[in-house]
Amino acid sequence: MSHFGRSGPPDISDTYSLLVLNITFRTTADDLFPLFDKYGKVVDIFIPKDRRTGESRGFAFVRYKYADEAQKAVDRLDGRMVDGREITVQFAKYGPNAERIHKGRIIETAERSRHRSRSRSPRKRYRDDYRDRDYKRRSRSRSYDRYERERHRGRDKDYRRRSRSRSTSLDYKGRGRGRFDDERHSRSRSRSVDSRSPAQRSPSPRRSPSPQRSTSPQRSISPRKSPQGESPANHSPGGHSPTPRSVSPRGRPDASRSPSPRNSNGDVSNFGLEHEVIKLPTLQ
DNA sequence: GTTGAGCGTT
Repeated sequence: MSHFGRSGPPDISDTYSLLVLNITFRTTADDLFPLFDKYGKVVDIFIPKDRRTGESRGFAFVRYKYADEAQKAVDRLDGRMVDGREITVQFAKYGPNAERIHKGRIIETAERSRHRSRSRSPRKRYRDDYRDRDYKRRSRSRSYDRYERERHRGRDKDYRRRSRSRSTSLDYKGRGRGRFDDERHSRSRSRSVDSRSPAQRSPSPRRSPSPQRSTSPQRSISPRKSPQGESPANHSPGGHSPTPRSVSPRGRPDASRSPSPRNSNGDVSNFGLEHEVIKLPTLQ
């Protein structure tokens, strides 16, 4: 949208787009127009706005008809003080439809760029990109711990699994591109998750009252996914203690094996087997 | 009235 009275992008065929960064959130196209028009014919000015709040997102696109004029505007206006902030003016790199742009001029059509994005840069969809950018920006500027936690989360499988099961991420997406509210929600939510994690994470209090029974629910869960139960047992740190005992007898014999006399004969294996056989029914 | 290191609208 521009204050030129047109809706949607005008003829972008022969225009040169400048990206104007760091403008105030209050700055409008009307404010920018006289400034940029001084250096050439401005075809259009567009300031992306937040869909939810309708507020400016802090940058603008100024389209010039001629490249040299655009270049001049970059030279003159880059670093200029506007509304109390030093704006940055540079040639846009991406077009409105994600076309590749060189010096503000589109050098690739949308179709081509699509082809490219498929093979080279797996650019997410429109909305995702929107959200992603917003998210990134926020985390950087506002809270580092959030950013770090995000990274941590990527590593910690347990955390990811839990959050997914609780459909936290879904909520995120559903809420979409909220800005302030989103942040607030996410913060409070994350805190609640933190407070909850110890309770959920440590099954020990649950198991302590009835250790014998605890095996049965575990068994009911494990055969469902994988009868071997290897991967879940290894991945979950909480269920570490109960699993090796009942499921994988190998872990234990290791300890008993080293002291045992291996030199004597094959009886050793028998001995170990006996141990296993005995131990399994005892636990169950 | 609110944020800030980034690339796009009916």
